[in-house]
Amino acid sequence: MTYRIGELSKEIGVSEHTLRYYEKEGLVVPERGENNIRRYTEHNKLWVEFIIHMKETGMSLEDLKNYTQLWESGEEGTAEMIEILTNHREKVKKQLDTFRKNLELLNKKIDFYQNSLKENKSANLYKTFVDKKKNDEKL
Amino acid sequence: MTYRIGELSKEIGVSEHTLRYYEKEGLVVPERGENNIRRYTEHNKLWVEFIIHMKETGMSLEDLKNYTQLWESGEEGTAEMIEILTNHREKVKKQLDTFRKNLELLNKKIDFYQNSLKENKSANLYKTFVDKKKNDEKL
DNA sequence: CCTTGACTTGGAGTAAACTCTAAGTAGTAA
DNA sequence: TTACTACTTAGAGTTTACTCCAAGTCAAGG
Repeated sequence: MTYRIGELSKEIGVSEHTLRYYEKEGLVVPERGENNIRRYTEHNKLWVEFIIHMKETGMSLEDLKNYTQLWESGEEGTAEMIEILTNHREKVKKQLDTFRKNLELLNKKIDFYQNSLKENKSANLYKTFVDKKKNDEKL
Repeated sequence: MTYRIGELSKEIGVSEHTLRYYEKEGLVVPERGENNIRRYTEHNKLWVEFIIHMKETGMSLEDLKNYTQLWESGEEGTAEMIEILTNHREKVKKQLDTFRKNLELLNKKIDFYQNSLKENKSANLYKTFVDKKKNDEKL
């Protein structure tokens, strides 16, 4: 079973424009059927999905282009594929850490501002700009 | 104590170009001293660092510009600041999830290819392109 | 005095990843 | 038949976030 560009686009939530762009870049090149119409196979679909997952964690299309070529080369590219993947894994691990830390920071900031709102309402105090500034900087 | 642009740049690892760009965008506007030279205060420094942290988790400069303006408005902007922060927190949580999932995927892929390399070496088998394709698609 | 180095400006240029346009063809539904 | 929709192409345009350039000012060290 194959997909037309419009079908695949809807199935996976990637615009037709983008799919054509990926084809131009050599990332996912579907076969062509009658009337020169693109026919995406199940494998093509899985490959696009893989690309999306890698992009979600910040892999560049450049790297993905590279990786795709290695994949297409068969056995010989395997070692280099592993290298790309492990390099990326390290990047993902670091980013996970960054995200965790920044989630903490966000929690603190949000707490701080929610409290400063509450205090202002209940005590009807005017919390000056300067105070706010000072407290905010501690976060 | 204040910093010149070059000093701040070195301290926080952001290029002078970028600092000037942030100023142009109204994100961090330092005072000027003698000879019209930028003087970044401790607060300016903290603000740039905050910007960097938010950018690390994908907040756009547009949102940060907005946020900065609200901060400068004093009390009145607080509710909207909280909104920006909580919206972003949700995004960060989702991204954390995405990253975790994709780390799992990477682990599987790497395992798969490392095993296929090992098998080929020890058994001296030719693992065909087609086989590889099939197994890879399962991931 | 001269060079070096840090600073200033406005504005142009760049990279990545789309995103869209124009002009056209081909198949289907009423 | 006519309208509608999906598809085709090459190539231009857009967005974000820088990044750099040219031309100039200014203070300190040798």
